Amino acid sequence: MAEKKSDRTRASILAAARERFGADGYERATIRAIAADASIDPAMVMRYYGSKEKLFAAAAEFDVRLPDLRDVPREQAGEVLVRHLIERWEEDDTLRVLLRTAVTNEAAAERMRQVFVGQLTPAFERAAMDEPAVRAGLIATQALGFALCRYILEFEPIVGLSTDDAVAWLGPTIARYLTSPVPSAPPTGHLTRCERRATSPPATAAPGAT
Amino acid sequence: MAEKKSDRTRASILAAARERFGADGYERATIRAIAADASIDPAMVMRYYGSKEKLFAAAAEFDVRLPDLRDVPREQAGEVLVRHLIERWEEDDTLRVLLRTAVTNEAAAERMRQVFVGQLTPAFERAAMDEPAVRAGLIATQALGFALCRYILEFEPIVGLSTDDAVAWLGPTIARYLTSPVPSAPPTGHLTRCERRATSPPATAAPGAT
DNA sequence: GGCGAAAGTCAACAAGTGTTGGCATATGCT
DNA sequence: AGCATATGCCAACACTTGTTGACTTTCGCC
Repeated sequence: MAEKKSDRTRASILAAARERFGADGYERATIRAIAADASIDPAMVMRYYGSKEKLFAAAAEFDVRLPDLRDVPREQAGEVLVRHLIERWEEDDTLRVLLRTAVTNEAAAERMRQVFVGQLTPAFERAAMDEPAVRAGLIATQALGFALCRYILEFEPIVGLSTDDAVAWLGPTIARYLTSPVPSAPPTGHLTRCERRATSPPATAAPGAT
Repeated sequence: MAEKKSDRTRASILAAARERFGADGYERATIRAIAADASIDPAMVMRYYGSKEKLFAAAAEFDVRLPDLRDVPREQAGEVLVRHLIERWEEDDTLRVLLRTAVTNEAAAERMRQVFVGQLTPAFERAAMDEPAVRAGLIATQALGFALCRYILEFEPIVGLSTDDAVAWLGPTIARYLTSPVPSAPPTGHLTRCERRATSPPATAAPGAT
């Protein structure tokens, strides 16, 4: 066996850690509780991961694995992106760990920034969009807000949505953040930003209506 | 004078508590730190508020004070609502306290639900909308996601937006959640939404399944 | 003034935290 | 076999947490 015995407990510690961090957040997830979940002594956790912080760092390793948006036609890009994000969220609880912890833990917040701004922005740059950072940020607001309400705060109307419903509702929003021209207020600001909105970037149509 | 001396310290405790809870979250905000900020003894906090939980409950008292949407024409409702929410957020740090704590504290989460689902939904019912709860939930996702990225996670592109920029970007989103007819069909198929995740997204290869 | 209550201080408790070192056991190698 | 090493458990440490009770000061009022 190339598999050592320690690798199994190492992995079970990590699994228990993910669950606890995801359920309780960083501070309330204690080493002792994690160890108990893994049916092991707390000292083992230290032996394998050195400290609580390092254990957390290992448990919060994550990659969004974005699809290449150049491959899909522009009108579908929003929907494809939303579906990818939601499904990614559903399949990997690491994101929930990150979301729960990022609110009080600076390291987790930094990783969140790396993922949602640092990985999205260059993807939009490659697709030759203007203001890629702002668009990435806006999409992050909608995606993270959805996840927050669905998985963490558990707002009933949002928890009750099927994946397809969610995609149908959020798709046009993401699409607009992706493709809409920048609304009136200029970044340099030498124009009055009291300029009210020109109100409508291209009207958002019902999903699938193209 | 009807004003007792104790009221002042009582208030200063509350102010310090709000700041600490908002900056550190529930667990990391210690009674001792709060007391130090208010320049008093930790025992005073207990004397005045009984326990940490009760102090938190007092610090997280909040009301969104929604505008009556029946007063504004439908096309402007989204923008009015967004502007109100953002400004409300900017002026009162209680919301930040709630957001930071709701992620790990069940009592705070419950209050969040009361505010964002419990107060928004009836407002939409009064305005005679269909699916008021879902619309309220969706609006909460965008509003909370924006606040999360702007005030807690501090995504640079979002922090950099002016209030007017933010309203211009988010306005149409909220407006659509407010007024758009309920979307029904998944993108390229015409399946009912009772279909769970059995449906696979069209062109992009779906992993697993079968 | 004096007196009672309010306001504030101090030290301590009991419980829980991350973390450490010592000691037992199993495991693999020759 | 025997030995070295990996693996695991136990008890304890130093520290922080919320919370409590006894003690001292300050204040308002007769």
